[in-house]
Amino acid sequence: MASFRSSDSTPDRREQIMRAAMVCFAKHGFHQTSMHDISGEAGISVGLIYRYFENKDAVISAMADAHKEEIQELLDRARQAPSLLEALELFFTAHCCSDERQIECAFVVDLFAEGSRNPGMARLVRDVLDSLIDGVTELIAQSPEMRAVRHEMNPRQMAELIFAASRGLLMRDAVDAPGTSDAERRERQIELVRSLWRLLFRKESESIYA
Amino acid sequence: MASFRSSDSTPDRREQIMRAAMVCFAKHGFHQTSMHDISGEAGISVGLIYRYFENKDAVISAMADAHKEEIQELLDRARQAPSLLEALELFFTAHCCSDERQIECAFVVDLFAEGSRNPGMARLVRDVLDSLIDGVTELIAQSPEMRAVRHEMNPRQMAELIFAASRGLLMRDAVDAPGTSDAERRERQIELVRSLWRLLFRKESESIYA
Amino acid sequence: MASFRSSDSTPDRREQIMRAAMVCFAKHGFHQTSMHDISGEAGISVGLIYRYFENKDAVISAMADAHKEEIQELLDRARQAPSLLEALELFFTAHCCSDERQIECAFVVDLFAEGSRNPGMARLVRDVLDSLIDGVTELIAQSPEMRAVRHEMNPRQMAELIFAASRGLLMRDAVDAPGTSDAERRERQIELVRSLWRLLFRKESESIYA
Amino acid sequence: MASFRSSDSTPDRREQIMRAAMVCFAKHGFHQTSMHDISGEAGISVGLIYRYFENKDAVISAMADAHKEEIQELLDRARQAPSLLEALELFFTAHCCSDERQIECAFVVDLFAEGSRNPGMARLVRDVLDSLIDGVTELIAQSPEMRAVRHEMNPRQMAELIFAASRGLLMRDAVDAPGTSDAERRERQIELVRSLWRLLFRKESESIYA
DNA sequence: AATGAATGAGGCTTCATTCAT
DNA sequence: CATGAATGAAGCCTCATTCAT
Repeated sequence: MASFRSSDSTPDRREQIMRAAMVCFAKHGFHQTSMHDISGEAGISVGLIYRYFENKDAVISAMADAHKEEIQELLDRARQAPSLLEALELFFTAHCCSDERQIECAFVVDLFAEGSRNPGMARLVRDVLDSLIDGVTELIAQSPEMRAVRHEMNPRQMAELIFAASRGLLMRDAVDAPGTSDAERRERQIELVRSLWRLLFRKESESIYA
Repeated sequence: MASFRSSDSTPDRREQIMRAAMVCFAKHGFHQTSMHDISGEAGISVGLIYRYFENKDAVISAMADAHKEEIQELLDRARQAPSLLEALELFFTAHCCSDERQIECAFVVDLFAEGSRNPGMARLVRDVLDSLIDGVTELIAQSPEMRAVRHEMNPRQMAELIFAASRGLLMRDAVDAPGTSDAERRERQIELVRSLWRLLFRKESESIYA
Repeated sequence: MASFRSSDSTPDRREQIMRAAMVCFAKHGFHQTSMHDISGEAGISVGLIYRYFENKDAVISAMADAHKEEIQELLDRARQAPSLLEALELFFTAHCCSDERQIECAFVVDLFAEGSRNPGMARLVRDVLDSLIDGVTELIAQSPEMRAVRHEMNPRQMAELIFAASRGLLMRDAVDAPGTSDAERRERQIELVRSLWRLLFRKESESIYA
Repeated sequence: MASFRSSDSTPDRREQIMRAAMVCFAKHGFHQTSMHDISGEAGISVGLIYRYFENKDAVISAMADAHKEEIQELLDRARQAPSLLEALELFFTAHCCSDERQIECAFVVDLFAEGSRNPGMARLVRDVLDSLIDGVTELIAQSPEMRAVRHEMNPRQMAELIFAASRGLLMRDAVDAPGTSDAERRERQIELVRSLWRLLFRKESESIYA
């Protein structure tokens, strides 16, 4: 993850700082990370951070924004997936590509934790959530699988369910035993999305004889 | 939420402090809550907290333990529910009884966030998770509904899915727009569990003609 | 050491507290010892200490007074010693009788340290010092050995020298390596006092042929 | 006293802080001195101390180390003294050069008091003591005066005696009456060392007719 | 007489932020 | 642009002392 391509000026420094901040935040949480930690990780001086970010909160916000952009890109990629199942797998395994799945999860959980007190952060997180849901709802609505669905859930409900499960798994991964490998975690995610997909989209005939 | 019945000595003060801590932690998070905040909320002096808890971490641990006990009780109650669906609804709406659903959710998300860095907390959270999954797996395995299931998910997988969805919804609730009422949130939970239940347990014949 | 016989009323409690305080003070120093430490060591409640002592400083003062009394008794015993050398050995080994020589030394060094800031304590320590010097000066002046002395030191100077050396050795003992036994320390003291005695009091003829 | 020349970087601040700490420690003792006291005395903020010292103990340790270095330099100077007596006088009056003899003494007594509980400090103090004794033992062994000595004390025993007396006098100075001037104290020291020197090194013939 | 719960000031330390260089 | 020394408020925790029981 962590692209941080700021589309405008002074791209390098901001990116460098945010990359360092991500490492720190993910490892220790927002409030356990000091500006000095970030500057140390980035290999620059503390003061320099303040030339690119107004204060610590601004760094956090910028990271949240970056997270939002990433999710948007993920959505774009999902729209181009050849099948609904593959699109869903993309969502469920998106965070597994990072070096450390658990660290990534910790960051996202922290984002929600922060959102639960900070209204601005809450709005941002909700925005991400909503656009994801909207996107997947549409994906489902337009998918050929949808036509064969026999149960009474509508595309939005199905999207909600899918993402609820995804987030729930992410939470679990955040506190996973240290021994578990990222590969195992990825496997678990895949297994879950497939089960869910079968439940939601498989034609009855298949179900009956499976 | 927050029963905190210490079964032994000095029950009042500990309980009082933990109740205050819960309010503070839920509102501001573990690391944004000062001991002074807690003492103020409890209406006592700072020093007094240290007669009942070794330090701030001990307060957090005690709250996590209390959370664990609550969950155990929830599991016990679920075991006595007349039907599987009712048992599941219990889990999905358990946290809605508290004064403030969102505050409760924030606390749980914080628990996971803390668990993602603190190994001791992680173990505790995993314990809770595991006993929940085990309990519900058994509930499902023994339910009459299970016999009629046509899909290939086993009881454990189904339990995992159910709780993943539950946790995921909890995360969402944590960052919910301020306007949303607890009743609405509760409604959403119920709706989700019913959908899930139908997907997982409804007899094929029902499904086909529903 | 540590007699603490308060000559008046309520002797038991005061004595009990002072004995406990001595243990704590000697082990951790005045200012590193809390009232709770003392009460714990004495097996009583904190509040009870305040019934017998106005505050912590009063405990320290009482202990210093007790120390003064002990020294007075030591002086009395020394006056009855059969020879000057034996009297001196008494002073040099007085503190070796306690369970832990090092702990005793630490207490005395603390007394001086406290005296270096607290005028009241300083006065008390000086009183002890002065009465010791006076006593030993007289002992020397009246001793048969004095008559044979060839060097030009007067009894007071000799007493000063003797006690300076004694205190100096006590300081050293306070920071002695943990392995050193009290017996070894005692041996060292005896050796020193004998050397000093020979230097100061031996007849020239002895000295020449020794 | 108090040279504190850190041979490497950031010399000023460390020195400034240590000088302030020396004033505070000497006046109130290690444990009665707060970091705020030190910062106030140094005219800087509390936080700044932590840029130069890890914590309060580190300040104390640094001062102890500085003390050790000073003593080493004293030893070096003593080695270049033209006569043994002059070398000894150097040791006995070394601490009288400081602004306030009593303050210096209080600091040293505190060093011993601290050493009596803190093993690390004890080791350091013993190191200083040992190198002093070793140095002076050698000084004595090589001195012309030694050849004429008639009594049976060996150079090491003589060195031990000399330093015991020196330390003992230092203790006394620590609790000296406020009125006593540093000059008087210095006189007392000189008088003692000369007496001791005569006792230990004067040729018998001199002694007899002196 | 005795307890120990309760207080709150004060000590150590951290850290976001500023600013002279 | 960049540094990092400097500040000081604030957090955690301890402890002498009091007081209701």
